[in-house]
Amino acid sequence: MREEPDIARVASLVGDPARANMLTALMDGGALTASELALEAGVTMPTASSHLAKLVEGGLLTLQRQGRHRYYALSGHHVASMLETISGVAERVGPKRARPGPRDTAMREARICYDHLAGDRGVALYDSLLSRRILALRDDTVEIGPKGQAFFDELGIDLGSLSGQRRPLCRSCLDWSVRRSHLAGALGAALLETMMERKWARRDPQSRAILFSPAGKQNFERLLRG
Amino acid sequence: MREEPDIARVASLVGDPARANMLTALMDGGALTASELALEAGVTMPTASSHLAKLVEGGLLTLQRQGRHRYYALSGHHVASMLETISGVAERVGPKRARPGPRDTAMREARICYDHLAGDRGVALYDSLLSRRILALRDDTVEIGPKGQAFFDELGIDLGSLSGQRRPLCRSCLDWSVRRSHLAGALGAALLETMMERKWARRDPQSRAILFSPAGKQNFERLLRG
DNA sequence: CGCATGGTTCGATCCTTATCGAAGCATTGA
DNA sequence: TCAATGCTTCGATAAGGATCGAACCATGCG
Repeated sequence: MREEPDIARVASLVGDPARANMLTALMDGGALTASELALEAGVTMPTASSHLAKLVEGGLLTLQRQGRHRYYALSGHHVASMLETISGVAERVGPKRARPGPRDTAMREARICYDHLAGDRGVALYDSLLSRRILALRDDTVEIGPKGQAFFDELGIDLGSLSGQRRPLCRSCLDWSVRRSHLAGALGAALLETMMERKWARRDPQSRAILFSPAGKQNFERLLRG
Repeated sequence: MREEPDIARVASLVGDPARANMLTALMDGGALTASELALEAGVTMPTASSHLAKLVEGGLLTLQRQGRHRYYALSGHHVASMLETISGVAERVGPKRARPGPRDTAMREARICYDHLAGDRGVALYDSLLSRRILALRDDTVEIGPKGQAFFDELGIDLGSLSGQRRPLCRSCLDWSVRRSHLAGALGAALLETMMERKWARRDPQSRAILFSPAGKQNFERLLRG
């Protein structure tokens, strides 16, 4: 009948509250065990197990056995991207919250998306790198621009080893607030990692927010200006 | 409890096959009546009516009464974008189709997304405009670049009147094949309109595909090269 | 081996929701 | 005013699927 991709199948997988909670919990790109996810979703283990089986069967999650633990993770960037986009719509059409809580604000400012920086800072970084020709849009993808090699050398990020990986070096990822993008891919991950190593920022253990220290903010701003 | 947007609510709206069919039918940005959508979804009118009420209530569709007809349309670009992204995931994780039919190929090459050009040609156009500095990424959004005014003047597109509209002039929209973007917004719509007016291409009445004529293809390629 | 822990499978229950026929409301046209 | 069209509401039915307790498998540890 229809030749088009079966979007209802995917959407209905995300459409159950328990599963949506699980997926959201995995948005930071990490892997969690079945019991952790059960807790996260607020259901008992049999229920969680059933949901997880469906998510794996549906291709949204991958499963890795380790001893008697089973670790579940998002099956890729595309899933994280999709969840972000759905979040964006839910934000707009959802009930306007009276006032966004402090954690909400922090998430908007900077958060981890799979394995790279998202939120206002992520977008600002991406735009800055593009406008300074450190990155460049070419053909289909984001690429290293003319000023890129020098920039990343100075940061101590080795482009050679990164581009050897199987995953794409650069990718853009749509943000919550739909019309902005931020940098994903191996390079996006490496940038975030560098910032964390230098203690510019740390993760909020309670959420996906990335909390910048005052000094970290200054360093980050300097990075943006070049 | 959770501060995050309620993605399950939105996803479950899309997760019903009948509703998904309706939404897909509206992906071309047009408006359809309740009975047309019922037909499209393959359900009777009472069922369709119930679904449509939910979609409006959920903020995914808007309703416009005209006489004894009720026209439903996507409530905005963000909804179209979301559907494209979900399609992208469904494509990847879905059952590998034996061989894509001819219409499927046409859709991939060029199709209408809400009101602008998507697919390979849409992506190619977007990239070309960016690399030739006709468009530029700056701060948060896509903007007119240094070479833009002249380019659009020559095409007979009046940027002044377009930017007067309430909707953003430029936007990027994530494509099916997730890592590419194409141009949306008022300008994206105007570009597609221009090409249709000049008979470079026409819509396939059976699908969302855009069919280029041989001459249209050449003109389009010339447009890309500058 | 025996026991604890992590996880799945099974079966029963229950709730949600998609569905449609029939009746009702609204708008148009005669 | 009456009839026709477009759509919604109501009520009943049915089906899907989310949930959990109990029993069952597997791995690791003493």
